Amino acid sequence: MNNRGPYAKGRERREEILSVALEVVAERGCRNASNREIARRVGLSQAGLMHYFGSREELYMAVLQARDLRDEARYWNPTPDFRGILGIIENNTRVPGLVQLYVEFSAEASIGKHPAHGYFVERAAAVHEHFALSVRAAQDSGEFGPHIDADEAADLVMAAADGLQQQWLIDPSVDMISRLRHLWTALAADSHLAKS
Amino acid sequence: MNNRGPYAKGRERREEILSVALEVVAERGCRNASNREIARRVGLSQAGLMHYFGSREELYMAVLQARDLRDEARYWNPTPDFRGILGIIENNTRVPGLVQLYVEFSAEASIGKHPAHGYFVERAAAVHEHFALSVRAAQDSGEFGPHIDADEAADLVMAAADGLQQQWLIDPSVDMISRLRHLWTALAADSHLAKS
DNA sequence: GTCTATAAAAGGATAGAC
DNA sequence: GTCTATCCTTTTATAGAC
Repeated sequence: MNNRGPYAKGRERREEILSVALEVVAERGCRNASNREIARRVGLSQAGLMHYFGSREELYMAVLQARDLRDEARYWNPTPDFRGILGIIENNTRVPGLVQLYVEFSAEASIGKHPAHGYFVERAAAVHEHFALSVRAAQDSGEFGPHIDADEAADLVMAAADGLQQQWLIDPSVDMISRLRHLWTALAADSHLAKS
Repeated sequence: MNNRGPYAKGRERREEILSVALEVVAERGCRNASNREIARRVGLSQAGLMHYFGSREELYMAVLQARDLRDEARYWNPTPDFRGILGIIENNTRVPGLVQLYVEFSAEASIGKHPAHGYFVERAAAVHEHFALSVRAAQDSGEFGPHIDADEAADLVMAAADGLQQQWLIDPSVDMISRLRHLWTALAADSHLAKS
């Protein structure tokens, strides 16, 4: 990634927009955040904003995609594991706007015809893969036993992570990390038991 | 509950509105569902609709509150247990609009100043209590061992249930019931193990 | 209870100048 | 790239007649 070059200004502006969008979403929620307000805080007209992102949906998709890229580099490296999962969740507590956007916008986009629907379908598959790899890594290390379906466990951990973020938005005192740790150890215990 | 009386017509109308709202939300999502469209399908003007529910938020809260009342009678009876939890989730698969509304509207309402924020805070506490009672019932029956914090487990099951509904909205092939069963048995297994 | 009419605002998007 | 100007749509909500 270049920090300078012919397009450096444009890239900086783009990233400023992504970050300000998060601010506004954190304060007013995704439904009530307007492109006008985001543009205003960046010091741009609404039309100016549309130069960078052609639509409200593109803007929010770009915010989430940027997050995924950062997380991929920081937490799925060199290979997915449970520490990475915890790292992502813990980091999320520092960016409430991101969590708000993710939960609210993905819910909005679950309608089939929504412009971001495809994005969320693909993202779910990608996250699932990472989580399943994390489970398999734990099996390789012996933390998890053989009596578990990694894909099933991955869905469960994903669901819990998503649901905990929902709970945390409503009540920020929820301790997502400890809850997730608990789930992980319970799944580990279960995976050592032969099924009847 | 009376099915006739001086206000029977009004109550019927009210319930028709609640049901039509669900239809529209299922098709367009909660963000893009409009009071006008709901009113139109009921055969009412938008102003007519506002006679029953003073605002968009009140309408959606009423829908969810009606659901809670039905579920309370049907699935938490005579006392909360895991079967009830499964029953609710299984029933939800038959009303996608309700799930869409719940996920989307509760996310929108997590912002502190939202008119429905208080409702969701209280609801979360009530659901938590029901889930914790279910865990304790399982402890009494011996399905769960003593080595588990019922409140912690309740949060986890709640989170998984919410997260699974999120996943299910995006991909209806997700089997929420079997995933939830898996979580329950894993927690049960864990609860029989003494902690180090 | 229900309607018509309308307020009043806000939203997203586009055209065209600079 | 950025602005101004504007369009057009849609939304919720209210006032007042019937």
